[in-house]
Amino acid sequence: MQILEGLNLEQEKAVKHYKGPLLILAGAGSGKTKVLTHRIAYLISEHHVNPWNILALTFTNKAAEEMRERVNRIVGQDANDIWVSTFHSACVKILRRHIDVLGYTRSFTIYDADDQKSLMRDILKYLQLDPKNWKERAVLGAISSAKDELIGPEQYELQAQGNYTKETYARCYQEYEKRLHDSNALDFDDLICKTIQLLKENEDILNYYQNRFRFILVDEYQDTNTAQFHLIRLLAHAQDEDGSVIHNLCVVGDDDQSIYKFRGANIHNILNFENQYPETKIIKLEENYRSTQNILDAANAVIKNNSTRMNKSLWCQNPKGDPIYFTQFQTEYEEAGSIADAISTVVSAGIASYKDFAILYRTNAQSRVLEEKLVLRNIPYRIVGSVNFYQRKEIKDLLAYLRTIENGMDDISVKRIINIPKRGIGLTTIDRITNYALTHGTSFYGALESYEYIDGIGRSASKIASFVSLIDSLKRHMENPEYRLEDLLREIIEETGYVRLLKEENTDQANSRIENIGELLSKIVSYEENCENEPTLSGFLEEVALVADMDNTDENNDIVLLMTLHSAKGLEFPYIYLVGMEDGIFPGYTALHSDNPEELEEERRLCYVGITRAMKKLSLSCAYSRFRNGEQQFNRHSQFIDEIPRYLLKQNGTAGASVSFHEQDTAASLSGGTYATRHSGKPARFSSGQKGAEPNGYRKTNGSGKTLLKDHPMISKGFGKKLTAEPASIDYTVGDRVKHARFGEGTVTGMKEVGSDFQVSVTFDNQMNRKMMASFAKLKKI
DNA sequence: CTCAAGAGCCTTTTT
DNA sequence: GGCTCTTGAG
Repeated sequence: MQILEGLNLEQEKAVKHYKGPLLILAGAGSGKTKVLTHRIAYLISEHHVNPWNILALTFTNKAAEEMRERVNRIVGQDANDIWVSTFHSACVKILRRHIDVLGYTRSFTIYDADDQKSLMRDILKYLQLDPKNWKERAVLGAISSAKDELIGPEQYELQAQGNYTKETYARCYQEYEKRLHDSNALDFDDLICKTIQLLKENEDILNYYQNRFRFILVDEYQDTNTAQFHLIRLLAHAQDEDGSVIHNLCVVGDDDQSIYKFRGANIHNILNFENQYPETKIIKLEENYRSTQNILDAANAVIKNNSTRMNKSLWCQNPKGDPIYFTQFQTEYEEAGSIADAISTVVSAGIASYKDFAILYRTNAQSRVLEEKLVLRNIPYRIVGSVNFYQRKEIKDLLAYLRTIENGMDDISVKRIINIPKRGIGLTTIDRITNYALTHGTSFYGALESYEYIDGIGRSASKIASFVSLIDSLKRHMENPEYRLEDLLREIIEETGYVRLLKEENTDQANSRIENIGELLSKIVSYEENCENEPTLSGFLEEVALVADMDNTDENNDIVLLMTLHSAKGLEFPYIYLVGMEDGIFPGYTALHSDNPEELEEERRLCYVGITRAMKKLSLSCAYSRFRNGEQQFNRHSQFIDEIPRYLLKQNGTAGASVSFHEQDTAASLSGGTYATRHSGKPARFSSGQKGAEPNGYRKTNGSGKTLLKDHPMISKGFGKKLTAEPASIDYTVGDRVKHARFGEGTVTGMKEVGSDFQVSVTFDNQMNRKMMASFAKLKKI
């Protein structure tokens, strides 16, 4: 039978398991996704479980997509009825149906970290707490942890008694909850908590979902927090045919890869799973199909220094492979340069392609030097994470307009855009409106609507009136079923003059913002086209709120990926560079000096995750000296290096495939980016005056030699009165070579008419594929 | 009300 | 070193 083909004994056991709780301890690279997908397939075709009775939960959209795709391949059409989704989007789906019983409306807004921060800033001001002593971040952190543990404001207050700090947090928490509710908004934690509340308080709804989700599977179980654990526990409670309660719950996880404790993940969920469900069957997957024996030996050696873990040890039938490479460089520039060289050499030798490489680091800040060196050598790359597309200012601004239209009670969004672009509505006016709203028990937008009754509004009155009429007219347009989301967004851009103003700025930054706006338009168009159900504004906003940057990791692009160790979880690459292996960097300073040994253990797990990403070759590196926060630091090599047995390490040797991994770049990195062919054997001498030796202008070249196409005919005609691009002025077509200000040269592979504009697909010479709106992309035929 | 210079910040963050 | 928020002068 096909479903069981190619599975090892343990995997097969896991796939065949039918009813009752199942805990699968799956080491890195042991084929857990395979087990999950095959298990779903097996349930459907062998046990004749209805697809709609299956719920599979993941943490990322990417994992969810991958799972759905793979299940699709095995079981075909039926797979569409399975709920495969992230915790958060599953909860949103449930909440969109039932949230009115909790006193919200179905068009609720989801607040992201930025919105939470603005909201908390307002609250601290309102409670007259000195911002010097009370930081939004800290308060929000406390609230988030409380929510993760399902502690509400009242309970928090009780627990806070006697502790002034906590008592203050409690007051903030209370106000925060009130304002979220008044704004008809939920934060990310709420998505889980409110779902739990909904299920707990409404037995009929709970029963419905319990019987609907007769089989539940959870991926990355080690990362669940207490709230998520409770959610799962509530749901996994179906009635069996004989009327008895049965927990058809299958969780897959690896305690050694638990790296989100700082975010509330509760490792006890996995460690105590069998206590929670005594009838649990445990299956361990320890055979690794990803890496060489040497890489696994290194990983095992490191992780065995942790005390609290379930006993598990990876093995494989793969050859020993290369040793683990370890190099200590003088500076981080040298480190980055050598890696770039190594990648370049391996790729031009035809041994591997760019997409086979990933460079991993502990903190986002470390990416810049690497980026510089890659740009210098024309290596295509992408930084994953750091700045999410939807977190960019221009995107958030436009989304705030959309959110205002969808949910007028969303004060944070209204306040965000009330004076963007500048309308001459200043702080004092905003304060007066805020006060009016507070004293009259209305929303901020509600107060705007009755601006004539607000004292001291004076000159701003007319400006407010025109803002309100703008929003009202947009809202009215939305009532027309012919009016598409794309039209709405275009009208917002046009009416506010957002793009026009950016165009006037005509700086690099403004132009890249214009481009991002074009991308947002593309996204809204593709949402309308690809949406399974009727496309709606709230649907779009929801989709946008629940995607992370990670999800855009396109495997078709042949580029090197740069990311943090956290982002790398779940991925694999033939060649891994693990940089900054220094005490103080990795393990990080705080963990290194903490009284709590668990923090160091979490760093070690992170190291384990990093090592086990590598399939063929793993290169570790560190630098004697490194700039951090503007000052020079000297770090010893990481203690994790010492934990790898000597015989596995090849020090200062070669990295990548037979490529010299040192020195030759020093000259280049210190001579202002001119790529000197000096490859003197001189060791890079370190002097403390080196800070001065790093030419100041050096960084500036990082703009990657942008030539801005200021006078593109498209743009000069484009935005003034009409936003509509004139197709006639597009002088290129499919097959033409074009040049883009940022991405360089490429070939047009597709053109699609979208409204009065064109969506152009381009494959750039570095193999990057991009879709962009013609009126925004400023492509020039060459 | 707006702009431009100064102060303060700085792990990791699947949603 | 670079980004964001605050503060003070016009």
